[in-house]
Amino acid sequence: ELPQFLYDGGFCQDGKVIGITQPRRVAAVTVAKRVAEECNDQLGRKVGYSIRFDDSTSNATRIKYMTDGLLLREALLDPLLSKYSVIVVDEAHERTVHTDVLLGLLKKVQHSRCLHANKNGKISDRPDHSQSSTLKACQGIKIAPLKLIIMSASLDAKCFSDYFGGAKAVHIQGRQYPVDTLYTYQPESDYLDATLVTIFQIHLEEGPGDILAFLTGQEEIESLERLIQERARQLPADSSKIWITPIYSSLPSEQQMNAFKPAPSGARKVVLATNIAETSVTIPGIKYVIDPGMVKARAYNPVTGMESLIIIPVSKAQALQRSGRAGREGPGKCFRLFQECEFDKLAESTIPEIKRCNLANVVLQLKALGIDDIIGFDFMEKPSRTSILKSLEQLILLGALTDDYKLSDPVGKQMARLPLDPMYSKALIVSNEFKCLEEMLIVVSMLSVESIFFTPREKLEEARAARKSFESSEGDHITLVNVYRAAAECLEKSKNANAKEKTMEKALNRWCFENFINYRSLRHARDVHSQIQGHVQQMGLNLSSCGDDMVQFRRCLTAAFFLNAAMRQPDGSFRALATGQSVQMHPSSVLFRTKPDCVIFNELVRTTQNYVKNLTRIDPLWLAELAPQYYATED
DNA sequence: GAGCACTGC
Repeated sequence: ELPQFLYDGGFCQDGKVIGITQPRRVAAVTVAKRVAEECNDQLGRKVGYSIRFDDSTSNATRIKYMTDGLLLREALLDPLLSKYSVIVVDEAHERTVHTDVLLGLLKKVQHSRCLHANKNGKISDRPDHSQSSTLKACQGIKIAPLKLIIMSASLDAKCFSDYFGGAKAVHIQGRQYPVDTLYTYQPESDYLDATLVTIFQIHLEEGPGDILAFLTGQEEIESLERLIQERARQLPADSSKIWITPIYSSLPSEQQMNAFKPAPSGARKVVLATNIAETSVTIPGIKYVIDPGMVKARAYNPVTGMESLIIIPVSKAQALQRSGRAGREGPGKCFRLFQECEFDKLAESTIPEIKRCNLANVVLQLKALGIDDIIGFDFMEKPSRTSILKSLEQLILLGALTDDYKLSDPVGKQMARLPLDPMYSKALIVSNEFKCLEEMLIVVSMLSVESIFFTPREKLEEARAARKSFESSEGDHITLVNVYRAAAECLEKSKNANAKEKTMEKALNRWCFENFINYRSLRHARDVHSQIQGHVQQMGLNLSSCGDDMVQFRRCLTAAFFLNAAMRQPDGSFRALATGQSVQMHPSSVLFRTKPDCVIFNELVRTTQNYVKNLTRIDPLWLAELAPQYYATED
């Protein structure tokens, strides 16, 4: 591995560290483990990893694997990243928000460290910046230059090279077997049906080897699974069986594991996967890939500030990544369910995420790093001016920025330190004043994770009954607090019975199963909770509780989320007050089928129509009282 | 009466 060569090349002299970033947690952990093994050293000594909630590094660590998001957080405490001599950014072609912000920051840091080294002539390895936490404040500090290595699987190494002032590009041949790519002669109007037909064609006409089909989401996977099963019954009795294994991120991990098992003897494995199989996981046994050429992608409208998920054609780079999955273990075949001329029309690569998401968090972090001119910041690909302005405006409304776009003190500084959506960070600060920080901490933890409730279609009624015991007539926020506290009580009980940690987790897992709660999500929420609790305590905030005073808590929610208020209209729909959009209550809300005059919400999603989720009913008069700066002029 | 790809601090 490259980092070992760098280590042997003397890049860790004077206690300096080689940092390697990855977009995903699993990659950081698995590569670190492998390299530690190759070095014949225990993980956490010379070689270690650091990811959120899990740090295996020590003072002795010289080769440090981490997620790119974590390195960004480190930069808030050490803006010159002074402990690193080299930083390797791996999988840069994926262009996640974190990668893009990191590249911009690294370019700036490299420039600063270069200046310092030249200006001072002599290089020191112990810069003192304890007083400061911004790039600007580090002027005049003596520090060695920073070396950067960007690793990318894309063909456009040139854009990375250009961005870093014509840096040298080295091509390394990957280990990959040849993949024969086939196209359709006619355009396919129904890609789901075309996938179905292709699966059976391969099964009946091609040699042994498993099939991987890329679909856009859970629903498509589930319906195709049913269609395959139906048609498989019509197969001749002497043909081999088909074994279907779905895989997508929200599928419980025990079921995900099926995709990694070999098919039963005499059967062919057909893996129906979302994008998870494109990069995140590698499934063994695959010889045939079916690519309908579609993907579900996040989209963002900077004018309304609304995020949505839409199904769009893949990019060329994505199609190549998918076909490559057929050549991991031997020569393979890829069936693209569109015409070759259509491939030529595809975009070269996927639009970087930074151009299609809300930038509030990115802007806040850059501000905290002392980068004041966001519009002028040297992004590799600049988000639209509208999008940046929208985020700046949002941060001013939240009080994180002053009217002249400076990070406010203490609110903005505190918000930047919290690894949360800025609106949730603000909610915590507000709740301190309302003396209900304890409740709000639970709410933002629960809202920060994937869906807490688990409702399988075949046990809908049972799941509904289970949720009843947690429901609050005030709304979803208090319902979430009830769930969190009930889970904590379950853990407390087994703790009192002197159970070991492992037994306690088992008890919680069982409790979740019985109550139709997603264990993985709850576990995650508890991790977030304990991390944020540490942060707010460090800030000197008190873990106050409002006890049974739910009016107080609802008033606090109003003060925190006043930007997300909606009024009921005569026709039963709601009007989002900040944007004027017409929205509906999402049927998953505990308030669905009730008629609150006014609600605050935490999520606005667009699917078949505009839905608001995670609602609590409030008194409309509270808006003018608690957010006069925003609502005083209205009515 | 809906349904959400994938990451990450």
